[in-house]
Amino acid sequence: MKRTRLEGTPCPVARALDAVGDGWSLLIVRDAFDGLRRFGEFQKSLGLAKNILAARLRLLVAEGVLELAPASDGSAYQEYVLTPKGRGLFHVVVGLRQWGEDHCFAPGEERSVLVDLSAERPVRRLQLPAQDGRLLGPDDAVVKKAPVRKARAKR
Amino acid sequence: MKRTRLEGTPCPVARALDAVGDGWSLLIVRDAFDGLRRFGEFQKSLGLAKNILAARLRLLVAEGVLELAPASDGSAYQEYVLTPKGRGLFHVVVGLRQWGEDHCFAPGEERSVLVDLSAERPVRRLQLPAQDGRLLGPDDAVVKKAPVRKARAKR
DNA sequence: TCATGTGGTTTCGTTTTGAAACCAGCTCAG
DNA sequence: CTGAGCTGGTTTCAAAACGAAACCACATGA
Repeated sequence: MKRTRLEGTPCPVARALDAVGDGWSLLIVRDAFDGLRRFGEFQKSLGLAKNILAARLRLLVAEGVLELAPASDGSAYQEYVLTPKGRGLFHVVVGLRQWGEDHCFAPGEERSVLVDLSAERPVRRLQLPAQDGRLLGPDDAVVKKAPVRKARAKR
Repeated sequence: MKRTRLEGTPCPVARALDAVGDGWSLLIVRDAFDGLRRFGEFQKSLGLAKNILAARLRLLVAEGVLELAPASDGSAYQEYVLTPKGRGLFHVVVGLRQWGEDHCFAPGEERSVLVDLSAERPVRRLQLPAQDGRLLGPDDAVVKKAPVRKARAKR
């Protein structure tokens, strides 16, 4: 059977994972944040088979996460660049990074680090503020089911 | 061939995705945040085949994201509960949720929403602060390679 | 005690992944 | 302008993962 798709779900998490939840996609996006743009750059960085990379890039373009642009170096080739939708994944990638730092390294093991470009110092932790500014953790928030919205009750 | 594993990489994002990047895992974690604990609850919520669910749960337990606990209702069954490592995925799940809200719904389409439990109001956006408190976006931060560690700096 | 619910495992067909070979269009040295 | 090598793929084929359904053991509860 085909890979299960969760198109109808009202859960934004499921929809997000449906779009970019296949493991390679977010790594491609991570590399795109790091400035990679060309097919060959992604392939070298990720070390995955070219057919898979081609399929993933096609998918990400179809999703609107990446878009094809003429090469910036004047050659006749093309580049894959993040769209605004793709750049929106920034916090997701950072979240994965911070979790990986916390839980996936042996003590003392070397790792790359995310630094604030203008100050050259590491960034702080992601924060989830409530309306009043308090920072929320896993036990402070719950998902509320989608309100069964009648026609145009927005606002 | 085997599914490619990125064990040696110094990139925390890759390690994180290696652990929970298979699509179902983060949905299971999402459901665990929502209070689901039993095999049958996950299966009903996600609608995936039982063999797949069993394999994923085994994996997540092996990774230390979930752990088995005796059922809280006194029966002889067991429950899957988030470990601290698993709860650490909170910001990742929230990040996916907010991205999904922003980019994966048609305007006006109903969606579930994450609310601050104590105030019953929706949470704000995730934020990534720099050391000085400024909030950083995709263009304000850059990954710095792991420091090349000399010979026996391994402690 | 026997029917049912829970939490799986097994089996088997389909889909996806991955490696390698292949190939077409571009680029560049000569 | 020409041929060698690069870039960015596609094709082919085997191995692995996924998914549905059947099966099964133990717990529960009427």
